[in-house]
Amino acid sequence: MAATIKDIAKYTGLSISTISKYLNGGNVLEANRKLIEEAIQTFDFKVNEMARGLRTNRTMTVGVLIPSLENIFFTSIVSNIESILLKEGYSTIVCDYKEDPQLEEKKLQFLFDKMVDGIVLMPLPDNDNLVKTVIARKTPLVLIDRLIHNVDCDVVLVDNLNASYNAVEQLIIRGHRRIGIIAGPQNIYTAQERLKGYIRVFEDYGLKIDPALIKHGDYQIESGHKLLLELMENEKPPTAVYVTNYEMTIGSIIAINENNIRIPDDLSFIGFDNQDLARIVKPALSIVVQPVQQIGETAAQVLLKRMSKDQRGFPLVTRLKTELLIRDSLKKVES
Amino acid sequence: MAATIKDIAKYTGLSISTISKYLNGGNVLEANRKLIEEAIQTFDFKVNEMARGLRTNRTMTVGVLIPSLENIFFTSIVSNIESILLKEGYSTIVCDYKEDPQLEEKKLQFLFDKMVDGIVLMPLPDNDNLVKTVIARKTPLVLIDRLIHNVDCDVVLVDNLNASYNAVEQLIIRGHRRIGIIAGPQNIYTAQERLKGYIRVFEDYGLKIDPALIKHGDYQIESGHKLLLELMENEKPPTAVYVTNYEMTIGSIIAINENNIRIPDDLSFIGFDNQDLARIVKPALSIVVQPVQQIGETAAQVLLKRMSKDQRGFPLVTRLKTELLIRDSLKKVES
DNA sequence: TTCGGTTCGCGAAACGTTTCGTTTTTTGTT
DNA sequence: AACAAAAAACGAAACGTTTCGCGAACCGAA
Repeated sequence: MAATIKDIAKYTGLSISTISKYLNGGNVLEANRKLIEEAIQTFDFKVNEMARGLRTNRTMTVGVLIPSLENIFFTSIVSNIESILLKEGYSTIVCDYKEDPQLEEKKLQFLFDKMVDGIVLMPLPDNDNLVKTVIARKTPLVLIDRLIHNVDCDVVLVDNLNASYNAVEQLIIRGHRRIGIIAGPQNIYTAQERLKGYIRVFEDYGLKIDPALIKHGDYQIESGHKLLLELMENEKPPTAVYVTNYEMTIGSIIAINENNIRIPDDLSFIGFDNQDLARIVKPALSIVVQPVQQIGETAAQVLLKRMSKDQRGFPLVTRLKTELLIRDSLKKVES
Repeated sequence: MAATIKDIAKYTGLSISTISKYLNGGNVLEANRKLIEEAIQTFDFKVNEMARGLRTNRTMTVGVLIPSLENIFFTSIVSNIESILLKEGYSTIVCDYKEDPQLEEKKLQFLFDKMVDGIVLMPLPDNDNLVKTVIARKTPLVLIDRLIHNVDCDVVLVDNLNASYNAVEQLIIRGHRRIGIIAGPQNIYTAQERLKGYIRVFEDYGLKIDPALIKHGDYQIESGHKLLLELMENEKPPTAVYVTNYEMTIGSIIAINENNIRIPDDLSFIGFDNQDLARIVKPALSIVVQPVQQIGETAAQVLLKRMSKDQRGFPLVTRLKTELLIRDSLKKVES
């Protein structure tokens, strides 16, 4: 059905190997080049990637494995990775493991069985061994968003610690001392970092932290809602709150509005991740914006580099900066 | 490096073709079967899908093409499709086309170049020709969520019309007559259907529709926010509002809370898609819930059927029912 | 025991490429 | 015009499977 190299050879009167050479960027007589291109046009010839892969042991396929496909932050990154890789002719197999370590392993195995040329992984914590076995298999691997300790591996991170530091610092500068934080699950790397930033800035300013103002949620809308209310029910409620992911920011906003908490008069507020929210909510929210596009692009580029056998600079740790959008949700208080 | 059929043959003393037969479910002597399985174990043998594909013209890969990877409704469906297909050994290449018709065509072409065995597509409107060309190529295709007219094709839909009908009917039953709707873009199939349901139930009850209460948004948070406020600024504001997707529901909720509109006293409210929201918002929201899991599973199953050359019942139109969760956001009024 | 019918196993060709060593053509120099 | 060197084209083998037609082995019935 579909045209093969043979058809092109026949049409042009050249040999199969010459066509192959052309296809792979080799030199060919000008006249022949034109002829070949003409043939490719008329037959609408496409290289059969499977035949090629059989010879070369490359599939032109990369696997992307993320914790969940139901989280916009993750899928936006995937979207960007995919765009870049597609330009280079790679297809992207996207899998999620629904935050389940067993599934993470299974899906990773699946990707190996499919002989992907490279893998982008957003790993679970406590699964160092898994990552180690991947590395042992020599398949290029780029981690994103979450760091695994004691393992040499290319990784693209966000500087979550300083993201928090800067956000909370802005609150401190404005005189706030009782600052609540709605942090993420304790075993997740990004959540740990975001909390560390909060703690460090307090230390740097020589201020004391009230443990009652630190709340751990599960990164879902519902816990944002619940924890914000818990914070406000404190006998000495915070004058400012910093929420550390998108879903919990939505939850918090809903709680705030429901309870007629006035921003920024009753409470100064800094949220996370989504510019839309910042625009909509009145008064405009201040938020920490992650460089989603850059994360995806960087991960894709590092992976491409490794897949082309370029090992320079290994392991490459890219730490991207967040942006702090200051809007109208912050107020000065006397401290 | 990796073990091949040859290694298994050597180990067992059988011929390559016998091993192949076993691998493809053929009959083999009990003793040999055990021997082969033992060999496969010890070598950790995996069929080379590329070699197999070269012979059989199958890639064991399906393409899923959706408008955007940044929409939870879409990606949840993808997640479910992927789970089912993976069980059957298929990998899923997920692409999005960022709501851009040009890109839709390009990515579809890309999937063809990758010789996927099947495609799940959530198409743009006004692109009937694209779908027709896909069908002409004989690659199994399942459409989801959006119908294309004048084209015979398997499709998995949600009964959006009756979803709206039932939702709005509940409002009418409770005495509401001025019911606002925040509908989607006019050229999107699901949006049209959801609006039709609204219109039909008014007709069936012999009520008149006030065009000022019909607002068209773009399915984004921001337009939900804006349009809800527009509705309420009407000189005769609605007593109830029905919002037709997730993002706009969030936007509306934020607007409602910001403006201290009391639900259900000032306004009865029915939203769309997300159970989380229903739980969080006080009072609990009534919402239309789409059967996301079923959509994905059904699409995957129909596609599997077609990929195994089973053409029974073509074209299969599956129309799934939504669920209407009635909670505390509805109030009776005298009409 | 023999024979027909099944079941199982085998060998070889084929799928569409790439690659490598060799041959042919082109180019440049004298 | 002749020759060497460089460039281009060629032919064949190989990648790891499936498939198909045959032959071998086995079974039960007569």
